[in-house]
Amino acid sequence: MTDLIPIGRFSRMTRLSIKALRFYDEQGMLKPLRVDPSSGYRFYSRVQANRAEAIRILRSTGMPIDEIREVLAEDDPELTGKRLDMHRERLLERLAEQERMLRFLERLIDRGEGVMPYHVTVKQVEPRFVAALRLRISLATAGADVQRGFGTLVQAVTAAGAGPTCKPFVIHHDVVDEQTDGDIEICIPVKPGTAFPDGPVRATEIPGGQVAATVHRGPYAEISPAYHYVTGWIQEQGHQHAGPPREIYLNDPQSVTQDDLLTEVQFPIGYA
Amino acid sequence: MTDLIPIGRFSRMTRLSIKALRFYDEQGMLKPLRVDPSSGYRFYSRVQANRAEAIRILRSTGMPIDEIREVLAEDDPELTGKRLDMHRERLLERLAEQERMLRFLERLIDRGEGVMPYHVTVKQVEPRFVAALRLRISLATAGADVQRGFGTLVQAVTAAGAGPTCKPFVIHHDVVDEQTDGDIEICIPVKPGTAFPDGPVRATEIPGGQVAATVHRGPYAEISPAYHYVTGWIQEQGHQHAGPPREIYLNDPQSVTQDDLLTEVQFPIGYA
DNA sequence: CTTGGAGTCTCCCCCAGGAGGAGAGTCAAG
DNA sequence: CTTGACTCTCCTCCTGGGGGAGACTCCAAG
Repeated sequence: MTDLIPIGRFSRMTRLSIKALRFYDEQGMLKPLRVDPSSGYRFYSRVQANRAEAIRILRSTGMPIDEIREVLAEDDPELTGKRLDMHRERLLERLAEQERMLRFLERLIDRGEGVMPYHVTVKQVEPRFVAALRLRISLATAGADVQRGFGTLVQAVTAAGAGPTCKPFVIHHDVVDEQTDGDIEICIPVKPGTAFPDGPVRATEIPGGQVAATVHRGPYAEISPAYHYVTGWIQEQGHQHAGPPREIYLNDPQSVTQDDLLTEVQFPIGYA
Repeated sequence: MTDLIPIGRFSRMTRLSIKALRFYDEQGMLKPLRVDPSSGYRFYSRVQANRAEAIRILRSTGMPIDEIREVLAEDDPELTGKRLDMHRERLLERLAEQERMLRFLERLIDRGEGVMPYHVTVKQVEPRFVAALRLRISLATAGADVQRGFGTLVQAVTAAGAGPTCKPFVIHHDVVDEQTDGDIEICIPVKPGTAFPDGPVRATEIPGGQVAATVHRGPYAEISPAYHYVTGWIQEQGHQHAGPPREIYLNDPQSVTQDDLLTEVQFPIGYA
């Protein structure tokens, strides 16, 4: 009854490949009960099948070898539970991420216009009198920074009773492509002549003119293709850049889902 | 305005690493617009940023390089859509698979008894008079085979008006671990003395005796740990096997979800 | 006792999809 | 001219094994 199972049978029992079993032996996470010193044959015990099964399950969820070893080495079931929970969180995150990408793919498919479905138009925009707030942001914290900026602005505008007269927008004074800090200006159109004496908010007029524009639909994080598309288009058409690009927020992140966010990207291409 | 972007800037624009860009060049899926013949410097065009972005998105969903190349080479947007759809299907499948494993992990966590939460008890079982159907199955088709077998049996039992008197079960005459074909016997307990003159179904008595038993909760596909656990336990306790193991189906796959399926695994360990 | 077939051993190379670094060449500004 | 930032090619390394070569080893049948 000395239960010594050679690797092939153990492989069939546990549905782990022989290669994998040898690998796990080498990695020290599933050592055979006995290794014949002369022949080198590995012999497993039935009791080890459970551990092997656990390894198989954990591997199938993508947990790295090192981590599995640690999880299985853990004596305290509570800690084990914690580790598994953490892994579960990670899995759920990855799942959500993939879901988002899936939806992006779906949008691409729906439009049926190939892989980068943008359409550039040239139009004339009016000058706008705005309440503006200029700040430096890094790409990493851009979202939060802009949101805070808009908070400050909205407060100032509301206090002045100048109510937004049009969609808010942002001017990118630095190249957006860089991952270094960038200089941006957040703007909310207000009644001409409004003044903001104290605080960082100032009133100014943004010139109008001709712009090349396109609309991006979807999460803000995925907007860069729109930029590339427009700049590429300008190049191809032989137009000249005539000022920093602007981003107009056509709907409210509070009231629509990320997937339905509409953002217009405008590049000035010469003033009338 | 000859728009030649060196690799570093292009890398920042597209959020693809320089290494990745060189790799994609080598793989022929994103060739720079121009390569300086003397210095070997790669120069990209703004227009290529879109393609790069598409590659980034597709890669982030785990699509292999070769496939991305094919998708992007496709002229027909309909075919592109089909390909993306197929990929979407695959993603969803993997997602579902991971979900299942997650639920399995959750069950393990819930019980809080470490990684393989089985509990073995020794008990006495009664002899049973059954309608039995013996067949050979391969592991791959086991589920469907057993289901069909139960269909046949239920029909015969109902026709004989012998009504099931107890939970149905299956006896595994061959080692279940093997991936080769196995000999199993499907049993439905019936009133003693019932006869099934024609057809493959025969009446027989299954002896009772002492068994080591445990209950597996969850999808049938994940039952093997239960087997390993019991056989390991028998070994450790120094008991002797005394007949082929049985699997008793404690609830109905039709009426509960996979996750709540209860299956008792019994190993005879010596007759009283 | 031999023989044959199945099982197992170690060793080596291979995969994707890059990351990291060495050592050398290049480019633009001061 | 120098300096620092870029870029080049070429090399090794990573994960989690898969495939195969060539050599033992084990078990059962003749």
